[in-house]
Amino acid sequence: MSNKNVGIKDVAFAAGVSVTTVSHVLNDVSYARISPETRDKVKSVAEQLGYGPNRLAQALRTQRTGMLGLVSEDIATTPHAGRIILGADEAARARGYNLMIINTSGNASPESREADVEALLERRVDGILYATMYHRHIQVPSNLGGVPAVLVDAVSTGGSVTAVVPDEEGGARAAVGCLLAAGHTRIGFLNNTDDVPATRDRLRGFRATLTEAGLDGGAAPVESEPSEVQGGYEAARRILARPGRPTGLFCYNDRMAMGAYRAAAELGLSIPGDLSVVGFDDQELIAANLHPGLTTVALPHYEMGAWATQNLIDAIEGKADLGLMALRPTVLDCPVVVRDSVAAPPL
Amino acid sequence: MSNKNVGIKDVAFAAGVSVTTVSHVLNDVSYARISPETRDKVKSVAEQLGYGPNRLAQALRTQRTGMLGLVSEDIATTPHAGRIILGADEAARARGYNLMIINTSGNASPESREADVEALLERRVDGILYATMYHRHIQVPSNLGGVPAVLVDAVSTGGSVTAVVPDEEGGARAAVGCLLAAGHTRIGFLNNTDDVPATRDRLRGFRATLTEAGLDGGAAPVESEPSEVQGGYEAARRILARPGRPTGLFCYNDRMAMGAYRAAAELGLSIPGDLSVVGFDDQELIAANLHPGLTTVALPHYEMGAWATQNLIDAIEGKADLGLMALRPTVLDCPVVVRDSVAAPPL
DNA sequence: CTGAAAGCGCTAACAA
DNA sequence: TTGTTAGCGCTTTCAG
Repeated sequence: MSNKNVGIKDVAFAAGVSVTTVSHVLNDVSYARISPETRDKVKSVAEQLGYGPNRLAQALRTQRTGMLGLVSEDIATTPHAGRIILGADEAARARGYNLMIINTSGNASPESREADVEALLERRVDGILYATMYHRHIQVPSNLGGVPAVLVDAVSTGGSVTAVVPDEEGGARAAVGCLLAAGHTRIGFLNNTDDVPATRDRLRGFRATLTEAGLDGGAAPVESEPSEVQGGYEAARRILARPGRPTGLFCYNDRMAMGAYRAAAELGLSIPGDLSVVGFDDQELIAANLHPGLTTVALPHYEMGAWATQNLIDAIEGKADLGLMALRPTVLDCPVVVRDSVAAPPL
Repeated sequence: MSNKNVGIKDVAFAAGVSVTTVSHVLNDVSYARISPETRDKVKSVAEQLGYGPNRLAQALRTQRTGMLGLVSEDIATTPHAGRIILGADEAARARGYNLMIINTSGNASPESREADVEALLERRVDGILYATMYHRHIQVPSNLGGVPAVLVDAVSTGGSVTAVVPDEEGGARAAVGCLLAAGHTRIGFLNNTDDVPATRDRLRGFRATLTEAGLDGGAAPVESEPSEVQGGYEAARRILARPGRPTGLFCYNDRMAMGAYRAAAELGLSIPGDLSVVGFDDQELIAANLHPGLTTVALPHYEMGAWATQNLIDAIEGKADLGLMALRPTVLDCPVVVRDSVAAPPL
């Protein structure tokens, strides 16, 4: 247990050596030539006294805090933020860094965002992670350039900051591929109405995959609604009322899929017997708990947090050049999580 | 935008005054007598140069970092942690503090927990918040005593650390009260099987409320299963098969309630027409998205995070005595969130 | 009304 | 092989 009151000089005194010596042995300074006896002596004395370094003083002196700032949009409202934080925290601690977290609202003013970054800068964090709640384009705070920074789940409108985002199109391709593999040929898409990258990219992936499979992707049925349960329900009702009703449904997210489940139940369609459904997001609370379990596409939040952190630290330590990486966002895989909502189409 | 390269002495030089003067005006030191002109001069020069204080240096000198450590169990797995963090973050920033977050696993070893606290101590946080993922008793790390600390959603086995927890029994009372108010007299409880405070306290609240309403609380039907959807389903099947089938169900949590919904559907029982259901936890993803919306009891995670932070800061600033508060845990209200799953019992 | 100087705990030249 | 010392950027006592 580190005793806040004992410093390096107390150890030095107790061990009968100078502070330099103590500093050298405790930090394993390579060029220091110190006898093994002195080393042991110092170490044991430090241990006995319960010495713990004062990281503030170290940081002041070395100009390195070993702290990363994480500004995260809407930590509480989605479980996604938690996974980003977890990925970042684990990657950070693996390299000896810690995380300072600042929460910001998704609709905070530019000034307030700058103030958040400013707070981090005043504490001299070595780098900053800037995470958004869902994949989107953002105008980064102007003072973000003060230290190395990487965006998580967002790309900057200027395109000048290193960023890591999910492979939306790839995820959609995987989802549709799943349905195709099960033998479906009449596949519909329940899309979101928001103008965000996911909406466009998943649609593109949907159509392209069908076309590549020899189906008419351009003509495949798509219904759009707000990406909530209710929207999913309504879009599903519409799409299932079409002539040549789809036997497979790809949903923009798990909530819409949940709405599709209800629509199917009302229409007397069993899942997956009469209708196969694939979601997106892998919100476990929903996907794992629906009946039957929802096959869905996972967003790589943990991985994005970890990737961003590793590369941020590499940049801080001079092992990587963020400038180069900023050229285009890094895109991470969205793997399919197979549960029980996909089967062969009815005969 | 704060420029990392300009310090107090640059401001002093540019303004033609001493560093003392700069420090005094920038910190509004009460006893400093400085002419308004000098004040303005200093402020404008500081502004122009983009001066921002180096909080590390300040902290080293004042022995106050303005940082709070938050060690949180399983940040990612539940949305609950997010709400605690949010409550803590908002309370902290309102008082000029920031949060350092360390994630720990629910089943981490005592040593690893101590190491987490140690990391915070080395960074000289002014106080520590220790949050668990669900309400329980814990053995606090032995080095937690190094600074003021408060437990969130947990109480220490020794009972010596200030703690804030949800009012489990009160929440159960409110839930049952809700059912009683709708006219139900045959009310059942789907309980958890884990040996945790919530299991016992909710059961006690359940029975007591019935008894106080003139019903036989001791004989009221209770079925226990693991607190997941599947457990809820099974417990519901059993309880609904009993003679004198309950018309109202109080469920240990929202996931079990979700299982009860499925059981009801299978039995052809409509909610809330034939069966009223009340959950616990208010996991929005579930409660708000079930059909009909689930009336449930909210856990005060945000409030616990905020309460803990406010009192921690009070203690740090000498405005409160945590020792006194440690005598018994502070208990926060669990309010009912009314949705659409409760109605009068069938005739 | 303002300034000089000590010192928070540590690291790293440099000296011995 | 080890010690002396300057200084990281700031606050604060004490002296003008």
